[in-house]
Amino acid sequence: MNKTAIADVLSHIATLLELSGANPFKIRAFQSAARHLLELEQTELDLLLREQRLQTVKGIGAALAQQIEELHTTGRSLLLEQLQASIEPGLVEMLEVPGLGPKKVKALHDQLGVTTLTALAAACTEGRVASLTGFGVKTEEKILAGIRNREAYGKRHLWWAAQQIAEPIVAGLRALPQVTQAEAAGSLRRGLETVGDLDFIVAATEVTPVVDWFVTQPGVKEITARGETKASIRFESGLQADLRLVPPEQFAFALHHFTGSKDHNVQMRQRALSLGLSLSEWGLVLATGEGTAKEKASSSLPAASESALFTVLGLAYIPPELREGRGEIEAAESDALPQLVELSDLRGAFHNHTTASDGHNTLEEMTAAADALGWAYLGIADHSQSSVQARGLSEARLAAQVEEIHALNASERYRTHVLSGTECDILPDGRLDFDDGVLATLDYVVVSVHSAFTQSSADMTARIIRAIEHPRTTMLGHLTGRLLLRREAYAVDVEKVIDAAIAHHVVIELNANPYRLDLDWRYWRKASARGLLCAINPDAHDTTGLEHVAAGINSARKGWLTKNAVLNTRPLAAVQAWLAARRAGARHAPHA
DNA sequence: GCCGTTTTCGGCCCGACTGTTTTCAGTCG
Repeated sequence: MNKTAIADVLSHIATLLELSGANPFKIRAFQSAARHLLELEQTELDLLLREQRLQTVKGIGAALAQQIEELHTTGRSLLLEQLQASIEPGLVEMLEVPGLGPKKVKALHDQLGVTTLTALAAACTEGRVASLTGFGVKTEEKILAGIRNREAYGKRHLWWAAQQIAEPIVAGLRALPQVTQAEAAGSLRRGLETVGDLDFIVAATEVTPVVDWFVTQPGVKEITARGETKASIRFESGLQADLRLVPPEQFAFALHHFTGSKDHNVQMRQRALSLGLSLSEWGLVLATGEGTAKEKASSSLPAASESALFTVLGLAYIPPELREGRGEIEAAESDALPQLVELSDLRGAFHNHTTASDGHNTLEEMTAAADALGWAYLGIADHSQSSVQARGLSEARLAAQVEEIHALNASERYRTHVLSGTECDILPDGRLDFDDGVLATLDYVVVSVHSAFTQSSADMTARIIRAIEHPRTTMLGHLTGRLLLRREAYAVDVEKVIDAAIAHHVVIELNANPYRLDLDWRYWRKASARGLLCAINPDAHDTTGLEHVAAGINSARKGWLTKNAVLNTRPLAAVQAWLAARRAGARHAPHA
C-alpha cells in the first residue's frame, strides 16, 4: 500500500474507534498519524520503512508504526478487520449527518436497531427517534433534513466559488457602523483549493445588528445557530458560513485561531508553551495562571495584529497560505520564510485558448483582455490536431494562427505582446501530436495529456517523461489531469515526472483553473528547491478566465514559491531570451 | 495511542451552542 491508502485506512480506523466508544485521545492519535503520513513524500516513507525509523515521525509511536508496517507489507490490518466485524458499516454513514456524533449513533443503533440511513429516516418519520432519551422532535427533524440534504451539506466547494460568496460579505460587514474589523478566516484565507465552510471573524461594538445583517444575506436557506458570539447560516448551495464576534482586543487572536490550520495552531500553542505562555483564540497569557482560558484572556498580552502576535512568539509574520504545519514555524523562527510570489508579480501567462480551438473569445479579444490586465505578454496555446473534441488545430490552421499572431503584434494595437505556442497532445505512446518542423515555428510548446487516461501508472509516467525528453518541449501542462470535486487524477508517478522535468529543463505548469490547480501545491516546495521552474497558467478559455491566475497564485504561495521560481514573473525580454535559448537547443537554459 | 528539561504517568484545547433537560450531554470547531 502507498502512503495515501495507508492514511485512508488509519482515518477509517479512527472513525470506527469513535463508534466503538474508544478513548478520544486514541482516536486523535490515529487521525494525526494519518495527517503526518500524508505530509511525507512517498520516497521518504519508503526510506523510513526500510530503515525501521517510522517512530522518528512526530505522532507515530510503536503501535502506529507497527500498524503502518503491516499495511505497507500486507495491505491489510488486523485491527481494521476486527473493528469492521463488530461495527455495522451503515453507522459510518450516519456519522456524516450533521448533529449526529458517535454517542447519538450508538444510541440509535443500540435502542432502535437502526443500521442504515434508510432505516434511520424511517424511524424519524415514524416518530420513534423523538421518544428516545436525549432525543426530541427537533433532533428528529434535523436528522431527516440532514439525510435529505446529505449530498449538498457534505460537499466541499471550490476556493474560487467560495471566494465569490465571501468577498461581498466581508465588504458588507466592514461597512456596518458597529464593525471595526472583519476578515474571512479558515481554509478560504489560507487559499486552499477547496473550502468546507466559510468563517468570518468580526470585531464589533455591538452584537445584535451585526448578527441580524449576517443572517439575512441573500441566498440564506436556514439559520443553524444564533447566539451572543456566534451565528451560523446555510446557503441554498449547502455551503455553511459561521460568524464569530469578538471584542477588538481579541480580534488578532481569534483571526489567527480560526485561520488555522489545525496543525499550525497546535505547533503555535506548543511554541507558546515553550516560552511559558498559553495561546488560544482568546489571547496569550502566562501558562501558569489559574482559571479558564476565557477568564485569563482579560490578562492577555496585547496583540493589535497577527504580526504582533507572531512577534511576541519570536516569529516573523507567517502569511496565511503557509500555515499548514509544514515547517513554516521553524522557518519563521530563523527568519528563513520565502518572499512569496504575488499576483502583481505576474507579467503574462503561456497557456490560453481562443476560438481557434475550444475557447470562447477570439485572439484579438483575448489580447485586449490581457492588455487591460496590464500583461506584457499573452501566450496562445490552442489544442493540437488529435484533440478533435476541442477542435484541435491542424498543422495548416496552426500555421495560419502563427501568421495572425505575427500580424497582430506588428499592428501594435495592444501593449501586450502575443507569444505563439500550442498545447500539444502527448499521444498515448509519448510522441507529440505535431511534427518537429511545425513545433519549430512556435515560440514555445506546452505538452499535455488529453487521452488514454486509464493507462497504468508505469505507462503514463513513461509516456509523459518521453514527451518531456522531446527537444521541442518547453513546459508540461496539468500534470495529473485532476478536476477538483469532479475527476480523480490519472495514475502517474509525479515525483519521477518532476525529476525528468528538472533534468531536461522543462517547466511544469501550475494550471490556475480553479478546478485544476495542477500540479498540486504540496509538491512545489521541494521541487522548486531542486531547481524546477514553474509557470502559473490560467488555461483561459475566455477573457474572464485570465483572472484565474489569482487562484494559481494562491497555490504557488502555498507551495512556498518565490517570484524567481515562476517564469511568467519575468519581463517580456527575459522570457523571450529564455525561450530562444530553449529553441536553440540549449539544454542548460538560463535558470533563475 | 503519543509524548516528555513540568518526563515513564497523566495529560492530551476547551468554549459555544443546541436541545434536551431541570442541570447537562453531545456535537462542533
